[in-house]
Amino acid sequence: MREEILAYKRERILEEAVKLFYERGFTGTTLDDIAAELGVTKPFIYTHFRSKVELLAALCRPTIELSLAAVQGAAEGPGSPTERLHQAILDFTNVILSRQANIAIYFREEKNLTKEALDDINALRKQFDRVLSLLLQEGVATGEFQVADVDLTSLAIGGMISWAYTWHRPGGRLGLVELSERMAGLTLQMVGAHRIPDAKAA
Amino acid sequence: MREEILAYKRERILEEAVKLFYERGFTGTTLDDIAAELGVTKPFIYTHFRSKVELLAALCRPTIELSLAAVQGAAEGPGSPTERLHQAILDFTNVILSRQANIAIYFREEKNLTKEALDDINALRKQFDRVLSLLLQEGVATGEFQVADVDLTSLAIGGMISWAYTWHRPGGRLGLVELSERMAGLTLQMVGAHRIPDAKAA
DNA sequence: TTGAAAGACTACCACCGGGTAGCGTGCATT
DNA sequence: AATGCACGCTACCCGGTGGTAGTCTTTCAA
Repeated sequence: MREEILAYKRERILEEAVKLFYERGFTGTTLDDIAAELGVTKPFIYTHFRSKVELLAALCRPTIELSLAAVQGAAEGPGSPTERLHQAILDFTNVILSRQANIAIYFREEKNLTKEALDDINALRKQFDRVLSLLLQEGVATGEFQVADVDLTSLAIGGMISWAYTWHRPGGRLGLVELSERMAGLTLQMVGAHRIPDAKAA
Repeated sequence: MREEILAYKRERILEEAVKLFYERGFTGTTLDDIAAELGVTKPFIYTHFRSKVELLAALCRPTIELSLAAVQGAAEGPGSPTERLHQAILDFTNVILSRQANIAIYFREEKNLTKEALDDINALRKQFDRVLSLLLQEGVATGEFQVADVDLTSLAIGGMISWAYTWHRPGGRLGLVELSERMAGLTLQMVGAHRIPDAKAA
């Protein structure tokens, strides 16, 4: 119970930090700003985080983990490579858009992370690319996909989706589900997958 | 002649600023750092730029202009929509990769620009998307492309290519021309363009 | 040879912001 | 009621950095 309250406070700090870092940038936001927004003072934050950059790492890493988990989960799931790629993009796009601020902060403020945190996250990203490449490779093997260079195509797909953090505005023309679905469609078309029956589309 | 020397000094300052901002980030780089790297002192920089953020704007804007010019030039050029899109991606990719550091700095440090500079650049980016959308629309009209949503596809393409600033390493597996060509290939496949004869490939 | 102006440097300031030491306060337990 | 402890706050420090004032040097024209 005491533990839960502690965790809740941590969460609230992160929440507000994400908001402000997103709007004003990492160096453009002071710890006093965050504290003020929370109705507390700076030392309060220091009882939960050792430093400002630790705060940054704490709001970046889990989001990258989620991205990896999305693609990995779908890749290891059931179905043909086409179906699994479809699902992977759906889930990945959802992570990117639902954690848009965290993603933006990570890519913008990468340089402010400690070397350790950066290496740590980079390992996750490497794995992300590997998983995606392997899935593409599978599809090539079954003849479902036509791609000349699976590694490059992984990067291209990853970029195309990740980039959505740049332009997506919640409440825009397309909702989260439509957007995910269309991105998946573009992806499948890019890898030369034939349109699948897809009997159970949402 | 005096003018040319002035312009050269400006150029050298920008060059070194790009290098350091790229490696250490905008706030992570001091004006003293830049001056030291040039073998001069801080006030020297101030005779050429009014402030640190003006320096930032001066190294971002021209690169975005180049990106727009690349796509616009190809879009207005001769040939079928397929050929023009092909050329547009080639040229755009070249800008992104040859100005990799500038692009990275722009996306990372956007928040540090003044509102005026930001609005200015955003107008260019809007135009970029519009030009690309129109080109796709043309291809759809001729039946060369199969895309359901030209605006979304423009964003997807723009993202896929821009993202290359993230992972491209000069001297990597693929050279600049191969990379551009493959990105163009992926793009055409994504828009459902049929492979073109392409008699005069480099 | 001299004077003046351009251009760059030395030296400095003022402020800001991350981080910390130590104090008060209220709640829970006895 | 007394006691102690968890918790958050006030107040402060100090280093770094953008930006500037005023001086020195070098060059060029008269």
